[in-house]
Amino acid sequence: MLGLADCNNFFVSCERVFKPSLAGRPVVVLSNNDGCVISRSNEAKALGIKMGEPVFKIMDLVRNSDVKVFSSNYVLYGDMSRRVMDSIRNMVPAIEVYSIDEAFIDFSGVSTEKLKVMGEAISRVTRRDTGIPISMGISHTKTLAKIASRLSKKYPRLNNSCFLEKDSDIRKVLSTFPVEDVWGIGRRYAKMLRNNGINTALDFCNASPEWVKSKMSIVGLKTWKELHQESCITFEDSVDDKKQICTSRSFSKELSNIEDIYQAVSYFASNCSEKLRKQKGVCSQIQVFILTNYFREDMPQCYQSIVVPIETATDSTLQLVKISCRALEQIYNPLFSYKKAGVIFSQISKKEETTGNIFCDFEVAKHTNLMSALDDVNIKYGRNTLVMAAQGVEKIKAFSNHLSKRYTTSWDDIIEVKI
DNA sequence: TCTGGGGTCCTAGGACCC
DNA sequence: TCTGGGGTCCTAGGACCC
Repeated sequence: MLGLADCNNFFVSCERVFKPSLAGRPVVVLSNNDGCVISRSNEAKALGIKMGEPVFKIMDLVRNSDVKVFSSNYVLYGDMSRRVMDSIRNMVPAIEVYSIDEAFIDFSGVSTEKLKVMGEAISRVTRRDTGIPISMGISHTKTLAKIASRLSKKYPRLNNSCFLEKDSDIRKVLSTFPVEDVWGIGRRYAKMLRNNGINTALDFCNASPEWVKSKMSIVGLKTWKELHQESCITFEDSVDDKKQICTSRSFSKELSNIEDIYQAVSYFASNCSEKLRKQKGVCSQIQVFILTNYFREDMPQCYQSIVVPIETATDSTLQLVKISCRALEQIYNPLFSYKKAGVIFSQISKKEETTGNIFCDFEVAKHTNLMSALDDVNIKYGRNTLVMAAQGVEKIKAFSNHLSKRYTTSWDDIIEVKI
């Protein structure tokens, strides 16, 4: 059997841990630049606030209903996530961290009787240890475990854990479960399915596998099999290295001066390089893209992107920033104002498995030493303590007007401990 | 005024190979 | 009338996830 532990309203729950007075009140967390709502408490959901809704559209509601608003604080959420995962890991045979707020659990070898108790225990202990409420779902496959965890969120009498095992129970649950809520069925397929008279997960199960494959490819067929209790999405207890690494941001205002965009692109490339070195990789292809604000109908629009191969695969920030900036020059057009840009590294391989290039025009060892010094400093003294000059001193600041403290990782605390 | 960011997998079609 | 056949690799686009 497989389990899914899913944190309830995760970002909001993290904020509440450090401000218990927010319990029972409507709370939302916003995306970068304080743009959209990306996490909502149950009270905020009850007010009709939608996922992804731009905050300026609900300002009246926020004021009238006294909704508490937070900017996103990823340092805090990342650290809380690690604590939640550690807590779960202590209680079970193996976990697969699937996202910042979800983990699959491998329960092979655990008896049915024990499972029922364990689900509730995991939820209770994690809450006690971290303050974060989680919903457990346990069933035969990942897709069914997802559905089970949904149910435990919906029905309080389940005590935060739903164990879905018997055929008859599964059929009953699927018969009322909306097809668009099934893991793996997104908006497009849901629409197609509904147009074909398939409204519930059970309707989908009753469709023929040939039809499902012809309409939704092998991916859709896997979902179909998973609902039929045939496990197709395997449990992975180790994290694969990333095949591409991306950093992109919207700017808080439109930028038309290339100097400003250089700084942003340098920062993106530098950030990607750091992630690349963390997985001990080198990359040999960079993509840079810039785009205008597509909400501004009064302005000319463009999306420009360029892919640049790199002769000698590298992990050096110096090199990668330089190449990214040269790429930017090729797509930048002074006639446009840009709202967003990004850098994507791809063709990633393991550094130790990569052969050198005798025509290489820079000294690899020197760069490697420099980069490890750079990483050491930034690990020890905090991210972005040491940066490339190209990133600029004046960072292009994002709006972040409702930011909570870095309760669990703050620099001041670390200094105090050190002293 | 204001609209997120970072990934994965699959398929179809074109280039190229022998 | 009639135009080889079987592969691989790459890319763009489309779907999905959180």
